[in-house]
Amino acid sequence: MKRSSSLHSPTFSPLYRQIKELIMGNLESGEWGPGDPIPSESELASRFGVSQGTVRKAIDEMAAENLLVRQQGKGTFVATHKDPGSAFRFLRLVPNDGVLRVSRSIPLECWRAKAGPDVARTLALEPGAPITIVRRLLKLGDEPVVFDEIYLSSELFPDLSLEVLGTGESLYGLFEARYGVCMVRADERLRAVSADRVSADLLQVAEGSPLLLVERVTFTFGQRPVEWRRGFYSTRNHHYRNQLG
Amino acid sequence: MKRSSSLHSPTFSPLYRQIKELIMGNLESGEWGPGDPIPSESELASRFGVSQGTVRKAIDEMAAENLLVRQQGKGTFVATHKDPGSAFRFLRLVPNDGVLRVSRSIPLECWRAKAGPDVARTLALEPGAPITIVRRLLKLGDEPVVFDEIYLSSELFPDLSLEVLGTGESLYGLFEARYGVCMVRADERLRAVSADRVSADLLQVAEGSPLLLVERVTFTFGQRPVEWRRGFYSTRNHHYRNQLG
DNA sequence: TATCTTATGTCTTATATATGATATTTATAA
DNA sequence: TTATAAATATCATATATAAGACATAAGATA
Repeated sequence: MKRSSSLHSPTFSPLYRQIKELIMGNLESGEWGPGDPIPSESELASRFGVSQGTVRKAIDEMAAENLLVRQQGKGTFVATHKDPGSAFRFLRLVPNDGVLRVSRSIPLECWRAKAGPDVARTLALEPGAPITIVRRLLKLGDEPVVFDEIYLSSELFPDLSLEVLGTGESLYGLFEARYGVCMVRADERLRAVSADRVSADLLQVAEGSPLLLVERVTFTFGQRPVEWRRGFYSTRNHHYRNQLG
Repeated sequence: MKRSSSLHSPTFSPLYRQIKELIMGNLESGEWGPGDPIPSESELASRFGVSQGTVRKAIDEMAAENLLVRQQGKGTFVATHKDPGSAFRFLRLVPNDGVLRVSRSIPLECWRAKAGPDVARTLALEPGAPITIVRRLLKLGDEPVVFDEIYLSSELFPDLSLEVLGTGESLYGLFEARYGVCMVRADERLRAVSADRVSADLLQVAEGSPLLLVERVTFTFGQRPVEWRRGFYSTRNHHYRNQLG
């Protein structure tokens, strides 16, 4: 293993980061799928021709980014949305009273369309490319709290349909299991808006009442955008929780 | 340096974390103030009787939490809100068009009161303890975008007044410089609400139009809550940005 | 059979050492 | 005096080594 550029070069990246990229490559290619254990640190060290400590530092960073999960005495595993612990990693909505409730995803509609200019741009597709649009309702306990409209490339999620979506399972768990697309990072933009007729009915609030609009672009490995989502959150009995460090 | 409990004990914490706590102690006590350099890694190592690598790991964690800032070749410094880079670390509101604008804090009111049960609870004060309440408007460019109501312990911020607040400077920069209270972490709860008369007027929106309500509890070292804040955000031309990892 | 012990492989923590990069200070030379 | 060069202190990166902790599987014992 040699560094790919001079130490003085602006494109210099330290050895552990190059190792990280190699490991990332194996995740992207699907060689190590979600939930799988990756080889041991020393195994990777000898495979890449670096010391175990260097591999460790690479894995440390990836674990901090929730791409890998360390388990002492067992090994290091590729993060998965099927894991109950990280199943709702991206849902920041919590009930005001703090009481946990069962969550249920209720698919409402699912149809095909052609990407308009805005969808094409955010998903890095050609304008006019085939996309699939999903509408679904998320319930926490008995209360409907989120109405989502989700835009996906039909090429990545070929046979997506209401039947496939079923009822209940975590969406990202499904995407991962069925299409091998692992959601890794997301950018969200939050606004306060007035409920239109459709959202108001679904969320059982008065038309015109304030809702939290959450626009999310979700990325898989390599900063590749694969999902665009507009969610209307009812914040009557819930709130969006955020920690600033 | 010895570990404070057996390796098997549930309260076990590794050596580097104990060192971290010691360093934290020096920050809490104000021995090393914001902006100051802390002693070098090897200096700390010999002072605490551990190896330099252990100190490094402690500092690494604190740098990741934005408590310390490393600067290669210079030293490691206590993070400060005066630093232009991290001046608005806690403000997640960005304009939709992405164009940066100058921000200005405009204090409106500042008065004393006694802590009600809710304020007392969130700020860990005795009910009835003296508190100071500040109302201020935040402008980005010429547009008013945030109307804040801020609750502080009068004991911690003794002579806070409209004059002291002045105009323009970052609030947390002021708190740090004048009162030695360094804001380190914050928990936020977001909701969509309807603008009341006061907020609507100040933010130049129609009464009843949707606003983003951001409730924030801000902590200083040692998880100690020192500020409670309710902010009404206008999301007409701005949005609250969040990254999910 | 059921339970306990041991072995093994893994991650975790800790230490020591060395080289490189960067910013500052000091010494030297023009 | 000024400009350059060398020394120094710092963090950054990489390697090697070791002992501890944890989980599992295999074997030994009651």
